[in-house]
Amino acid sequence: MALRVYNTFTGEKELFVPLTPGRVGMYVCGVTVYDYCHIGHARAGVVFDIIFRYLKYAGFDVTYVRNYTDIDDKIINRANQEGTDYRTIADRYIQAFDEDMAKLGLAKPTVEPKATDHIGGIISIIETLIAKGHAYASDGDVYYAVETFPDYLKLSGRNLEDMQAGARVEVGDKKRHPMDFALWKGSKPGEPWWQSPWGEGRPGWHIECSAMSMEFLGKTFDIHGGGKDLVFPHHENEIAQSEGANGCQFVRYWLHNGFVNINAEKMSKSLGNFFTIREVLKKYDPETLRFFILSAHYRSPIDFSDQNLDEAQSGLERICSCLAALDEILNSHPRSYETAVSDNLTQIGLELQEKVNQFLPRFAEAMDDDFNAAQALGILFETVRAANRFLAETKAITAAPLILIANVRDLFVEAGSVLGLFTTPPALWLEGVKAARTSQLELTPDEIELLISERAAARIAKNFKRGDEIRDLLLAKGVHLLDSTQGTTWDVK
RNA sequence: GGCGCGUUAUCCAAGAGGCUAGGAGCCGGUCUGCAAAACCGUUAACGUCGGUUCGAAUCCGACACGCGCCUCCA
Repeated sequence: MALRVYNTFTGEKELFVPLTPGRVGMYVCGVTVYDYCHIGHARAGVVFDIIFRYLKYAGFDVTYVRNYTDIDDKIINRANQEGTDYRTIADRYIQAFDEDMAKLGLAKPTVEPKATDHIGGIISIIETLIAKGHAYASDGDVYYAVETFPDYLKLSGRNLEDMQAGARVEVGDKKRHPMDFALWKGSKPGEPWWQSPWGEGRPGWHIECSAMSMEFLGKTFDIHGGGKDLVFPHHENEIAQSEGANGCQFVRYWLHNGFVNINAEKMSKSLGNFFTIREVLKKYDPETLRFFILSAHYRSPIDFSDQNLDEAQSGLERICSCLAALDEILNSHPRSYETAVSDNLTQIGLELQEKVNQFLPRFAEAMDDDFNAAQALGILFETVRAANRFLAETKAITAAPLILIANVRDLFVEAGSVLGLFTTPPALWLEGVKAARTSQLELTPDEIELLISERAAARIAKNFKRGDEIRDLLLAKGVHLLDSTQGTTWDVK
């Protein structure tokens, strides 16, 4: 059992060996806080959340740093549009980010630094880069001279000539080379600024991540993550800055998550085809969104659609229904301390026992293989099926079945703690989902109950025609009646 | 133009030389006054053409189609 991760830098899955045995330093690019987060941010958040959780589960002492970039052109533009200052905008969207990520059940990183709290560190790196000849001041700005860093573009596997062949590079007259990028930008009147050796200004994009990662994780650390779109230019530039300044390897393993697509096309602000997390959560439960994200491998593109979200919801309901059934039994039977003997189990019981025995090894095997959560979910479903079969045939709950059921339940708690699922009791979660659907109906629960009573009376009188009429009427309004020996309940579809 | 990725059954989606992935659906069954729901069972696949191999979804090559990055992006 050994963790293997896909490293963008080498393009291969590699055995994960941390710099310091037992400890992991991980830095993930957070957000530039100028607007509400979309589901692409949700995916990146959830993906690195389970990576963080699994590393801890695997026994590592993890220092997880996820930053807020709270000074940037886009923030300033937004502030100008609204006639307010950059701080107001940044603080508003930091809070919104925190709320959204909390709803999605993300564990808090060890540190969540802000760029503006690290201006000193930023200036210090820039000074080092200038001293080493990697950067130059130019009319109030400071630029990184990409030609002085031979390894430039080694992460994205390109070269400077090809990049320029694209001919879309802006040639600033302050730059020596068109691909040079800003480390420090002199401030225009009315813009926020900090004092620096090059005059009043603010950091460029990229340098804040070099500064904050070094501050909390050192010059070399284990994992750096982010969305695929950050490979170039952001991460490429971070490497140039950090390795140029420190003269040593920056990051050992580069991890990048795939995009969220809409109709097989990348969702992005510039295309305008994006959904904010807030919009999506009005329609879908946050755990459903998380489950959907986990249903595909983190590096693959994932297609966001109502159909796919509905399927995720169905799948999650299937698991939660099973867990709720297990809970019901466990709640009504005190846990026995008798030792269960497997002889007491039927064939189906033994099969479930086998699933239970295999569960954690298979789960770890899936997650060890580059955090394959989709495969891990498959194991959960197999266990659900075995458990349902067992519940269907088990009439008398004696010690052996009870212990087996308790074992199954415990495994879902354990796997759930890594995947960030099942944090609310399943029965409650199912109720919540039903309540959310009910609120979309034109009928109130009382009206539904009234019709159900009328139907019950009709059915007792063997007036099935009237009974079926009521059933059809409710169905037309989206209410499914569920008859059982205990009476009639209902659900919303 | 440069670089990279993908194509798995009706749909979503793992797998990466020989071992039932999984989910949704279809169909069959249990249950039911009949249904529905739930549960159980079952079905089916590896883009095309070559090559390597005893054996290829899996490795290699070509082709087709789709997508991404090369400008702010998770």
